[in-house]
Amino acid sequence: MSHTLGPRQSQKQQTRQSLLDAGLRLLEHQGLSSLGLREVTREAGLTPSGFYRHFPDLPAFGMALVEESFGSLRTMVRAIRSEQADADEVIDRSIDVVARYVHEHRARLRFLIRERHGGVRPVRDAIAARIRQFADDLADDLAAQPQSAGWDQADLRMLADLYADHTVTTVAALLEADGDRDTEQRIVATARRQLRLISIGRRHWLDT
Amino acid sequence: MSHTLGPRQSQKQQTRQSLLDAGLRLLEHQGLSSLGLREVTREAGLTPSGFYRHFPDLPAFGMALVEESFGSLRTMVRAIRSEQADADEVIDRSIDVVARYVHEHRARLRFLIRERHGGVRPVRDAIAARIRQFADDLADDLAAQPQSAGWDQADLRMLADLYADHTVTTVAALLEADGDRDTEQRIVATARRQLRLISIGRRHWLDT
DNA sequence: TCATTCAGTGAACGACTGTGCTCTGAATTC
DNA sequence: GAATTCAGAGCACAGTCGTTCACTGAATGA
Repeated sequence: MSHTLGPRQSQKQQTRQSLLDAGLRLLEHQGLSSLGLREVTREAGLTPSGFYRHFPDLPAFGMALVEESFGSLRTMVRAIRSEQADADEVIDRSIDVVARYVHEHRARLRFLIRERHGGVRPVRDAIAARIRQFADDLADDLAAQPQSAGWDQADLRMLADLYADHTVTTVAALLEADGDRDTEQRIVATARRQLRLISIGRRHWLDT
Repeated sequence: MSHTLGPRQSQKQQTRQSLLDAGLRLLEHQGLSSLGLREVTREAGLTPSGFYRHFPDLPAFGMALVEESFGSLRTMVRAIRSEQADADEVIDRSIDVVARYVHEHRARLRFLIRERHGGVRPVRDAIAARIRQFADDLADDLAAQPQSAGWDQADLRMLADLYADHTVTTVAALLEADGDRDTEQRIVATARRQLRLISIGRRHWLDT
């Protein structure tokens, strides 16, 4: 399996990537359903017909963008999952991870947040499936924690959904801040306190 | 002010409304930025050029859709605001209001949820402003409740944001259920318990 | 070395778009 | 009742779109 791609294959992959990058660049300011094939190839600097060497049509291109976008986010998801305990310090670090990724992967996150409820059904479904997977994993992580003793499975899932949705909402809010540091700081501070309140609710959930 | 519109004015308003309705109908399955002028007039059953008698261009039409959509939602917002205490029964009734509105105003809510992070900046801003207003009002309501004694203003605002975001997330999830009663019931049940957990967190917020 | 593969080009097509213009006929105004 | 207004129809325009197809020339494999 140590096959180094020849110049032809590697050039092809590079062009494919430049199409995806061009797409994400354009999608920062518009919806996927209004993205044109010619528009993408123009931005990527190749001929309209060249597009078909890489994707059968635009819907397939959209799905490829979902793959591409989630691909480079895997490390963020892992970082967040590994830190879901309820100590305040852990909350702070989780939010920091999110805030950092919003800066480093702005275009990808904007695309996912936008198309999560966007006009293209298969894309919506693919994004929903990934987020559900994230919440599933989170539920497992929570179940393994000592403070979850006595919790039934449905309630753990409920809590995992709350965490997952809160993360998504925070990402969306940070994107809407559009780089304004003050606004971002306000959002981060609010998100921290919200997570803290949720932690308190969690701690007293079984009190009756 | 008891002026009954003449047949001409009332006919005009009726046509305008049929344009808005046609737009919302089309937008259940696509994004605003891909909506065409001819497409709307075709759906509404009038000539493309007739469009200009009612709106200067498509962006203005989009903004009018935001107004239209929020207009008929005012009663929902009021119903939710008036019920934000933390008794379980009140939580149940709030969620019921939301679930009912998702059925009664599906097209309008879908439009708002979709375009909240959609590709048209002015529309996004207008929707954000309305939701912010909702959270502002909610913060005032919360401040007036006895259980908010000792809370500082920023934390009340934080809690109001959490409630508001949770409502939006729940609406979005219900829309994605696409009318499937079982899925809807699962979402409603989860949302209820999440609100309950938040209420518990609220009750113990000042414990230290 | 020579035949084959294939990523990318460039021209052409039919369909569709937003917008401007003139026209019509019913509601309005005097 | 005559003059005016104006919502909507109908047509024309220039431009863009997605897709097709024959092509070129460099990488590939025998």
